[in-house]
Amino acid sequence: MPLPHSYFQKDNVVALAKDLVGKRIVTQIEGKLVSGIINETEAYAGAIDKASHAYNNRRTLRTEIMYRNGGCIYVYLCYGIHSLVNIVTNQQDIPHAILIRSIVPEKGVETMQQRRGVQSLKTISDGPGKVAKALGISCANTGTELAETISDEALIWVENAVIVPEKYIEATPRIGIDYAEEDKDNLWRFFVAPKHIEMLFSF
DNA sequence: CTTTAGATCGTCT
DNA sequence: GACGATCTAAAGG
Repeated sequence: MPLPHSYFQKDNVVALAKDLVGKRIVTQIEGKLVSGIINETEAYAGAIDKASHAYNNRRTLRTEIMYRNGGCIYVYLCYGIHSLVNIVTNQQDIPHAILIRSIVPEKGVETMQQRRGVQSLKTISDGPGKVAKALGISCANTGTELAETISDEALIWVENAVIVPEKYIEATPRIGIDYAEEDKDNLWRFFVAPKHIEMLFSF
């Protein structure tokens, strides 16, 4: 069962980012079903967050998606090469988003290997650019609503999967945002340490 | 194992 | 015109 949009419309983006660790993300793109367990996320708190594209309520063509009601995805091109996938959260006009930084592959492993051009499951989706490519998500998908029911038309959705005890989720500053001044030290990156992944997600 | 350079282009100044 | 919410291959220890 997909999580409803109401799940993503809650107002604490940091708590939501932590809660997404252990959830399953599923895509049905190019006719291929692919899924993985989310094991690393980062919260981006919009107007008040210097690391966010929507800092100070900056509104451009690109960031407009983040101002939508929670439950769609924001995809953008990074370094001219990589698509990064975020889930938009909170209510309309509050541009919160959660970056999916890593997933543990489940279904559609062969499809992921073809899309990524690598075999090893350890490195196939352990980075935000890799996640997008493995799932088949590109910038063309920005603004796509998460499906709330599963059907042949459903493209992307998120489900409950693993309950991860709090003690296994670590929090650190976010990666690659040294420009964010006082916000660069916020402990808004959440992940399960590699040594616990196999035990929790039966890799 | 660690370090480093190069790729590559949409977005915003 | 500058710069990324990154990844990879290659080279050296």
